[in-house]
Amino acid sequence: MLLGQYTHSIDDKNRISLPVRFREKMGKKVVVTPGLDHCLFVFSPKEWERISARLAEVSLGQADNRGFSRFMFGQAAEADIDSIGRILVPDGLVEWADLSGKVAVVGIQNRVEIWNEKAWTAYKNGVDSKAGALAEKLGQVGVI
Amino acid sequence: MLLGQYTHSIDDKNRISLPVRFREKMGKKVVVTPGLDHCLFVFSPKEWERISARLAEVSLGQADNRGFSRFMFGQAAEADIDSIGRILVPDGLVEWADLSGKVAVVGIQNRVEIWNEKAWTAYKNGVDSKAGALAEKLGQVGVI
DNA sequence: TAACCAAGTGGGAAAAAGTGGAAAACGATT
DNA sequence: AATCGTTTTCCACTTTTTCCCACTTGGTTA
Repeated sequence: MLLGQYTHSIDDKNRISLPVRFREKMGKKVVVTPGLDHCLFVFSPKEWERISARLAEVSLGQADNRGFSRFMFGQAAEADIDSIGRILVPDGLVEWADLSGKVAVVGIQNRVEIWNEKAWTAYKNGVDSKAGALAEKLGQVGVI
Repeated sequence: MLLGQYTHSIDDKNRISLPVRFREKMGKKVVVTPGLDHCLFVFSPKEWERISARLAEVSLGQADNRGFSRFMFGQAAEADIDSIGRILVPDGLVEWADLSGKVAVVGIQNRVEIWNEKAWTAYKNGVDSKAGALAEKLGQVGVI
């Protein structure tokens, strides 16, 4: 289970260091793809296998699903984790997610997300401002 | 079952000591998440397992579910309890819950809550003034 | 009332993690 | 075949985090 948010920096070689907590669960290499809401998804090879299999399934039918999986597969990149825990993100994805300077590296269950830091802050504030929604969800899942 | 309220302090390294009574029931590590009304939830590993399993059921497809997962998992943190019973709270959560100086540490059933002390006092007073309505509610559900 | 004990608070030193830069390897182009 | 440019690996510095120890406070008991 991946959790927590970290602020790291992307350098001018497009390197981002993964938090140590995440490295342990990721293994030696990862798959980076465009994600939802203009962040990047980072999967362990094992998770990627699972996800891509499911995407392949649904994409056969509907045209919009097909579009989405082309989008994901097309831009997906394998990235080695270097000896001190950094990954190299392809130019295209860096631009797409508008990464530069500070980035947010966020663990969410089975995936890591990489955000432009300001976009991540804005996104969280957006969720937070929907006051009742959080309570309702927590109620639904039996936390409270 | 966790109960009682304690006033502790958060130091400038974001450390809060858990009351001894709570430590025994928590084990060696805990999970801290954003809670309701801008307090923090603290769960034992066992409780967290139960809760995260339920949280994981919500789908990635819908935008509001996605927001919810990101909010909860993205800001959650595993925290070890140090040799003298303190936990370290991540910056993001400290800010979100507006913690500094005195904080209220409150046991509520299956979880511990951490509040800005003033917010906790205000919250209690608010509930207190609605005591009549509360009694009625409790009556409805057959508690009293 | 004093002394002791348990619990909480604070600070300092050592270790780990993150960042940036330099050097080496590889490939392409002329 | 050599040089230039790009990519990758490695190293060193800085900052942050973690761990440990000592002090303070409050409460209980003799």
